[in-house]
Amino acid sequence: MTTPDQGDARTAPRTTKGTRTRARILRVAAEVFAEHGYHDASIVKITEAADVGQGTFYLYFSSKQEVFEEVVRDLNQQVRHAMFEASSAETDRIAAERAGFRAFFRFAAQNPALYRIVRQAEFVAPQMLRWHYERIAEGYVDGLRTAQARGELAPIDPEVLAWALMGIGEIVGMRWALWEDDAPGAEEDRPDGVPPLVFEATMRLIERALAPERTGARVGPADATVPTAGPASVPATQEEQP
Amino acid sequence: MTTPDQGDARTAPRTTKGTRTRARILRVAAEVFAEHGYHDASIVKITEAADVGQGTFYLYFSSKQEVFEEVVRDLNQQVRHAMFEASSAETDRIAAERAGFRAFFRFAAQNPALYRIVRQAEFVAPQMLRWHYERIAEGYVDGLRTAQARGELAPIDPEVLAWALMGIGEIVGMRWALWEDDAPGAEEDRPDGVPPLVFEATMRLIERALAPERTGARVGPADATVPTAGPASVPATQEEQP
Amino acid sequence: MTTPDQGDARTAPRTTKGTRTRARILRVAAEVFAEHGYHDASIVKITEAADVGQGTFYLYFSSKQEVFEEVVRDLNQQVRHAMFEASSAETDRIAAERAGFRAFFRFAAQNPALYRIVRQAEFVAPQMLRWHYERIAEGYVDGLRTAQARGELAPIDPEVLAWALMGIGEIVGMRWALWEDDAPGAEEDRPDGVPPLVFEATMRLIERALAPERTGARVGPADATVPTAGPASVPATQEEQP
Amino acid sequence: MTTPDQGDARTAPRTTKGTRTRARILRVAAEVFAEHGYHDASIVKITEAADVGQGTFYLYFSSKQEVFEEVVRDLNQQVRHAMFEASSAETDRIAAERAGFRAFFRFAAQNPALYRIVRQAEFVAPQMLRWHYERIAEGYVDGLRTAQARGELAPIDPEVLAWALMGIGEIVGMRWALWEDDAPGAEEDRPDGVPPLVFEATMRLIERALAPERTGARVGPADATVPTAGPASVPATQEEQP
DNA sequence: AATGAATGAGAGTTCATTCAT
DNA sequence: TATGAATGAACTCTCATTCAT
Repeated sequence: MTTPDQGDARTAPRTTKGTRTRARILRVAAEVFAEHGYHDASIVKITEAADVGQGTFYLYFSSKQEVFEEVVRDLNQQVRHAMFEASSAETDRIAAERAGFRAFFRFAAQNPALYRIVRQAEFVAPQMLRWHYERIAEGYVDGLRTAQARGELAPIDPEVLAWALMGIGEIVGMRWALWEDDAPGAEEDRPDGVPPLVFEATMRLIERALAPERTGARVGPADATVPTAGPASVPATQEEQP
Repeated sequence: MTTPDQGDARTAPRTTKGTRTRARILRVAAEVFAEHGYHDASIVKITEAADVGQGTFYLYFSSKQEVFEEVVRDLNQQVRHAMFEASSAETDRIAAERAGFRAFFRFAAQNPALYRIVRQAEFVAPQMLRWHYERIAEGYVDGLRTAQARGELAPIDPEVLAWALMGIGEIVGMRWALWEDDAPGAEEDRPDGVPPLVFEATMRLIERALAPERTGARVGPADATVPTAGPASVPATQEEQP
Repeated sequence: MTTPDQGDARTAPRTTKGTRTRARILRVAAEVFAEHGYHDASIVKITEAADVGQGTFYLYFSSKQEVFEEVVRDLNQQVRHAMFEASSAETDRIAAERAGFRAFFRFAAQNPALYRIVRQAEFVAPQMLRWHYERIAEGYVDGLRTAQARGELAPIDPEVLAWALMGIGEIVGMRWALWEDDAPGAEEDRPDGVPPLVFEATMRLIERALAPERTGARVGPADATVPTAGPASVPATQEEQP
Repeated sequence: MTTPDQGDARTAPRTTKGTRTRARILRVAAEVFAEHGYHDASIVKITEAADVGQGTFYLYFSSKQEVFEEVVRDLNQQVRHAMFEASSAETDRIAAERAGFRAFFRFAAQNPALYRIVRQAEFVAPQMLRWHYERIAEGYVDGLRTAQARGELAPIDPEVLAWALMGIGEIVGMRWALWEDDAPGAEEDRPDGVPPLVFEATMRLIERALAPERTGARVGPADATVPTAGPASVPATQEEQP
């Protein structure tokens, strides 16, 4: 699945000044959406924070919804980049998982906007919500499939595996990276984004789930492949949107 | 954690007719919130759908926000009830998990409002969002702890375990119970709420993660308990809100 | 041609108070449209003049355009009523024409809004503009046809005749009833809406045009009937909209 | 009445290129006004259609209103030119009328903008509306007066006569030249701008109205001259605006 | 208990116009 | 000569809430 249509986007800025203004509005919009939520993030709030006139907003974005979608695209790109960077440096699967999860938790801890914004897509731009998750899953599935081929991974359908792991990251991150912001242990104490014990427990759980059959046993066709309705199993074209 | 404050709730209805009216508004409100989202679910839409005057709404609820919170409470109660009913009938932990997940997926498939409404709580009533998840986790943690005491479960911190499992259910349910609505296999083909292969793959993953150490070994204090910042570890008082 | 669709009109008021409020808004809207023109007649201006809140406007009209169309319908009904009343009292055709024109000019002199509003329909509600003229023409054609059958009228296609006469009334009225408002001779001096000499000249012109052939002569097929593309030749159902 | 003030017109272009740019904007503006109406014809629409920057517009016109007025002046000049050309070639009055009406209808059929733009002047530039009609009437009155002096015309006040004839042309043209655009008979079938039967009927009506008293009789001062409040009776200075 | 009329602040969006380049 | 970035007042319309009946 590629980036959804961008609709009636205004023409791109033609001068350097224009480019900077557009970028400033986009950045500020993400902050305002994260702080107030989509509906209470008025154009006035955004333009005031960006220190431009209201009309200037419409020079670069055709609507509030459009800027929201671009913000989601942006975040998606960032989080995927962070995870990809981290995990691709590792060689064995388990190490890659640790690195990937750590990267995700850290990103979540440092960008609370991730949760606060993506969640709102449900009603604001439903297709974006789905696109966001499927985009992350895509890249994941590939890695899992490769590891399975090498026998490094339990023979569980990689599609389900990818989504399940994403679910773990999502909720654990919400609970201990997002909500725990106000917690005692400050950021410097959490090199993994979440408290060390939580990180370790999470990883142990994942390692157990992913570990290939220890006793040679467990042969056979494992399980059939899950049929998917969407384009989720398309090979990931990581980083195509720089 | 107990039910959050209910604010300036209107006086309870005194007549049978009033009770019915209130119930009708509540039921309809859930539908309207699920269909349009909180912000686009106007009081007019709700009262028209409930076939009462606008003023009548304020006879029973003090604000739009209040009725939303009550809807969330209601859904939370329902989903916990469904899962509790199903899993408490089982004796061993793994069977209980299967039953619990199945119940959750089925509930999700039949009540899309669960996702569509709870997600919105993020900005509408943030404390409700947290309360909802913690409430579900609570009951879970108890069961896990007991199972661990009996050696039925791997010695992973039950708090983390509970949230991780919740995350799996959440995302897999979203992907295959909620989104797959438009999928080929109709409801009667999915006794588990999600396609059979997905259910089996999910359960296999969970079983592997939860299975106690096979090699007798693995003694000792396992891992320390994760410190929690919230009231999440309070023993569950299931069903206190009838 | 019947009244064009009324679109998404709000539900009619259900109480006496509501009925009065709606009527007040409608009356005031006509004044404001006449004074400022459609585009400069803001909802704020209308509601302030009607002494109601802005929201109240939308209780009874679904948009500015809708209230405009209703105003046009109203004016059309009034002017047709005035002309019909006056001319139907007369027996011979020429007398009826005098009475009809006099009624029209007087109406125009006393309701400058007629011109100022109808003209704007061109871009605001094009179908209303056409409907307005066709509606007036309709009634006219019938009367002419009857008079022709009785030999009271020159055998000119009544459809063309009707529109041509309407054109005369329109422009002469604009020139001497509308624009001459600021003229020396005040209203009491113009029992015909326009200055006496103008009225007489206009009528002499019309009488000459309509008079049947004086010399018995003039035989033959007169002229063929003009083909019309619209429903303009449908018999008038005068006054169906009281 | 001479051309109304032209306000704060920008300095005339000094280069050939500038002259062309200005002309292009003017031409395009007429099209855009005709298509969208004054209020919906934004400067952006005009400048985009003319393929110039927004700022360029203000190099040649000081405001939207100003360009509108110039467009009206232009149209007025064109329509008068067309009518003058046609009728001045004829010698007797009736032939001149036929030629003038034919020219007008043809112009209207080929320049729908005539109606669509002039009508809007009512609120945009009221003095222009009056000026437009008076300008056309002027030339007319002269011709009529001359014809009357020669006994070719019924002794009806020429001022009233001129406006009445203009009204006939206006409405018949609107009905059968403008609206009938979508009609069966295509343009090549209407050498007179309107369907032949309509043209003949209209002309017969006019001939009857204008024909001088057949019985030599008709003595006396005919009718007095209508007093006019405006400058409408000023002799026409045809074509002073090249 | 029930209603619908009334409100007005505030939302998103447009656009004629200015100005630095 | 030509441009496009920038503006902000003003627009239409919505909606949670109040209140008299």
